[in-house]
Amino acid sequence: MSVPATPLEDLRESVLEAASELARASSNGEHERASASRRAQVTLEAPPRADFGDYSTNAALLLAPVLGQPPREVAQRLGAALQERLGARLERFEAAGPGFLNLFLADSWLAGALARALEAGQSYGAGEPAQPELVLIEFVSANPTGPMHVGHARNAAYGDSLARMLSFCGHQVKREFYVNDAGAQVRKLGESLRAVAVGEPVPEDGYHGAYLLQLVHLVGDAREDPSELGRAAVGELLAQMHSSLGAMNVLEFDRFAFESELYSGEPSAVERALALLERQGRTYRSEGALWLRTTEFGDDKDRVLVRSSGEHTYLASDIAYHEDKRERGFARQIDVWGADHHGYVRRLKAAFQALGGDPERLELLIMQLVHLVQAGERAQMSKRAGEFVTVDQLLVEIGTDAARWYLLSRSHDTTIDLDLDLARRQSNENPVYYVQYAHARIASVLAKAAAERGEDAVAAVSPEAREPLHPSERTLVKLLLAFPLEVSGATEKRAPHRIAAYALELAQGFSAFYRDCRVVGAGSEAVESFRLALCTVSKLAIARCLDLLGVSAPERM
RNA sequence: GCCCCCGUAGCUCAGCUGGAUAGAGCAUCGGACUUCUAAUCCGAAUGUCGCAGGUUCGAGUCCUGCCGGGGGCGCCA
Repeated sequence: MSVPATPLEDLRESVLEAASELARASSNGEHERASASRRAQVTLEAPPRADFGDYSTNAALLLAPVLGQPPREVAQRLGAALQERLGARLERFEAAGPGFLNLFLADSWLAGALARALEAGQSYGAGEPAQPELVLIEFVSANPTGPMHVGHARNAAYGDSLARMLSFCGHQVKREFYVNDAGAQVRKLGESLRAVAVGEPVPEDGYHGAYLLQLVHLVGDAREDPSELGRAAVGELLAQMHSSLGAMNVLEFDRFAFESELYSGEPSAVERALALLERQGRTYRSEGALWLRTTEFGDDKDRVLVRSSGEHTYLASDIAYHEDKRERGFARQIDVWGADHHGYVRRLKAAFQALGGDPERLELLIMQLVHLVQAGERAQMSKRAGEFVTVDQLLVEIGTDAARWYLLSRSHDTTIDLDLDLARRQSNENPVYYVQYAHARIASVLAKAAAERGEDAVAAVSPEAREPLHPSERTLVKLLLAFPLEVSGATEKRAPHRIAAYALELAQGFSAFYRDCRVVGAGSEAVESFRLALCTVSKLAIARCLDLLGVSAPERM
């Protein structure tokens, strides 16, 4: 059992102890078995209304059937047991609703909790998971056959944020960008480029975007060999992507993993993976092709690994790549894919399992698409057709911070409609600026305090218990106490958008506090100290949220 | 035909493992700058949670069916 690291975890622990005390008192032993899962279900959360107290717990609702007593009565007794443990730190409690236990905490408890958050400093909210994992997150992986469009931007922002979150939560995270440079598409790209260069019509199944012209110019049109031309173009496109990703504030990838490398060496990674599958009897030959029995692992049909032409399929490469990651010791693999790849989830999972992988350790996260809306009409972005908004365009239009916020403030499994005109018009109203503004405002207050009493004095301040706290102070303290759980919860759910939602809430909480409570020159030393501490922790938490989202946290605006 | 995602306020979307009177931003309307940043704040208005059943103390949340939108189902990548 890990040591409770935050005030809220402490409080929840007290509730659990009080609950087991009650359970033990009436237990004949059989309750203990169920207690572990029951404990996990016990919540301690901010109730929907202020008059329901600071926190409320469902513990009594869960305990009632065990004790065979009415929930409200159990809540009452649980409250009494808790009161005994917490003493004056718990001002009062109430049994309410169907059997919730509402807790009204004393200001002294809040002050103590704030002090602990302040003490944690930069590591406030950082995780120390029971089992830190070596995680590989693969994202973007845009085909190097054209510039990155807004769909890739969404993938990039999401993957990057998730990596930051996992890392902050204590995992060891590596980032990779998988480059499909081995297939026929590179040749196709080369053929398209050659056609453009010599003024011939581009092949039907080739690439048609206007970017081809620029690309021809960059990689030269002298080369006759389409494959060579294609490879040169891939290099150039990757360089462009690298720069776009940097502009999106995506942290450096640890590695660009090239599909072609999976085919180099004797034996190659692909050959080794296929041999392993064959040895295990997972494959068979039919109609001149080599098939994988993915149906044995829940797929609707078996899949081809090697075509009758002798060429390997994309799946074969992918299997080798994921096996390679496993061999490199990654306990968890996360892939961020576009919605157009969801049909591959089952087959890759099946293949992963066939090779002895634990499917639980392979997370294939599907991003829903970004639709382009023009004049009220939806248009799907297509690289082949050359219709898309590029990352670079988006950044020019609304800027990195607004773009990242826009893409990350929605759940990854909802489709985003992007209306550039609207986005441009709304970028000034983007809530990201509200959050950044709160941060800048705090910086300004702290700077003022530092000017008056010195930076060291501001840094050394500690929130002493005082009464009464202003309601806005109480609200803000509680928001800040929720921070560690918000971060770990969002990370576990792979949901950066929750960080965005929380950051906005926090900024609102701070703004209300700022409105109601004078900080510098608050009157008494105790009050000013407390409020400075509140500012420091607020600034830190907001900055952390923004950082996790890959958004800047300006000191002034 | 099968599979996946979505359907919540005028618009864009949150709503966690089922919990109390369903929320936020934007837009709209009315107010507030002598004060640590007005990129701010205060107030008002806004709902058949797509529809119909079911599960239970309790359903926006879970199950079934239907309707609507999007995506995917290849020896393409």
